[in-house]
Amino acid sequence: MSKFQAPKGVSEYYPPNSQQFEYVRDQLLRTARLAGYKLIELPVFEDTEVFTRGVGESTDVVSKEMYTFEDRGGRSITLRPEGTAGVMRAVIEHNLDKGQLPVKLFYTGPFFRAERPQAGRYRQFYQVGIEAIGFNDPEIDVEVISVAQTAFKALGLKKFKLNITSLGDSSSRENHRKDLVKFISGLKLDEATLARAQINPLRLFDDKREEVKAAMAKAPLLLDYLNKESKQHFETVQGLLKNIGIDFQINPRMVRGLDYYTGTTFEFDHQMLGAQSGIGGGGRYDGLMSSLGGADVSGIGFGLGIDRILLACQAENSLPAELNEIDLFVAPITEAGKAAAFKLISELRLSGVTCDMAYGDRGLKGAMKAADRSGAKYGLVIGDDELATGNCQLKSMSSGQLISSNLDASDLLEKLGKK
RNA sequence: GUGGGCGUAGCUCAGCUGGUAGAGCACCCGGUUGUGGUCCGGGAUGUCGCGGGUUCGAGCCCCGUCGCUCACCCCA
Repeated sequence: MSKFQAPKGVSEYYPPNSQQFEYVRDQLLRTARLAGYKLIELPVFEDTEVFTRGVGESTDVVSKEMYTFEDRGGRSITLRPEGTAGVMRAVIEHNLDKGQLPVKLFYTGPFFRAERPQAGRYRQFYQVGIEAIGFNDPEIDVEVISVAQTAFKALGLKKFKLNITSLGDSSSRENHRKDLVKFISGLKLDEATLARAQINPLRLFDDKREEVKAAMAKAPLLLDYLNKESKQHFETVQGLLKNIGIDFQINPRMVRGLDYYTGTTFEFDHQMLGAQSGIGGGGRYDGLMSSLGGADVSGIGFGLGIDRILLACQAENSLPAELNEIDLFVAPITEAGKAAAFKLISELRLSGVTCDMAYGDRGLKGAMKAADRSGAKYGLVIGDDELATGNCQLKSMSSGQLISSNLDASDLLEKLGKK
């Protein structure tokens, strides 16, 4: 056992698993690009205040899960616990909202929360997210949801569900909160739970304990307090979702953990994961930009958890069996063969062929074994005969069939079907 | 922060009521002096997480400690 271990609770990916991780991330990014979103690449740390003001002081994320430290200039810095606040900081700073709207951005990378790790929950985890800024039409809500849905489908996932609700606008929430607080004050609950209710009474809807669920069964629902405008917006969203064939379930008890959400919010759950079954979620955040000092511009977005989506794909066995397959593996058997092999694979790589070769002096058998282990589609022996005649035999590693070819990059490209 | 489970070979794990370690897979060599997989033969590998205690004797029992893991809270 080595002396050093990775810090507690981080997810690490190395071959062969890292190929699956890479595939999942690339599919998610591809889906965002297909919908016209453009990359935004941001620092993994920000001024702490971006999160305390953006995400909200009362959230668990901010109050007890942030990696915060002082840098050498005495500034308070925090490793990003989520993506949206930082994106909004950049949008404001670079005036990205001053051009044509909506601004459509996607991002990916690691995020950090100092929580107790468990299955599907890590202290460093990976997300792909998108943000559509500057439009508050229901259409854009549906587009964001459908991008997530499309991404899951592209990965072959089936056993997931979409939950949606609406948090309404601030006046709807204010009215509901008054009644909810009154209702909760009539309940017999333990001190810790009441303390949570003080911070955000909505949290009690999310409690997994049966006694709390029972107590909350008759609690007033925010969905019943939506004013006309909010209600109309939410109904349009539902209609559009049905129209494009996206199944969903309205869940008025769904609670999101970040304070900036307003209006439409949603969550995707996967049925085959453990306690941490949320594979992605998001919603509208119409007050976030202004709370960070920007213009009063609305927005909506989501974050998808790559780690959890990978676990879901593995549970459903939905990933392709072969990933990053090697096209050609060269087995040189003499010194001259090695030199020729080097030259050949560098030429083929330039033409986009994935290729590798055997190193060392383990003989032909060893080199062929290496070809086999590499998972390559084709093998190619280069020895004195090949160099003398200029002919070689391309071998299909699956069927064993030998294909004659000239020993040059151009002819091999053709035989490999890469031309 | 709270609770449960688990730490034995590179990996997955077995190891009886205590008698100083094993399997499968993987790896290496050979059977095969120009073609891998299958098959056959051979081979290397362990401070049994760490520290202490009980015992003639501890992988196994007791105490402590560290780590991992699952769950609560919360979230991707």
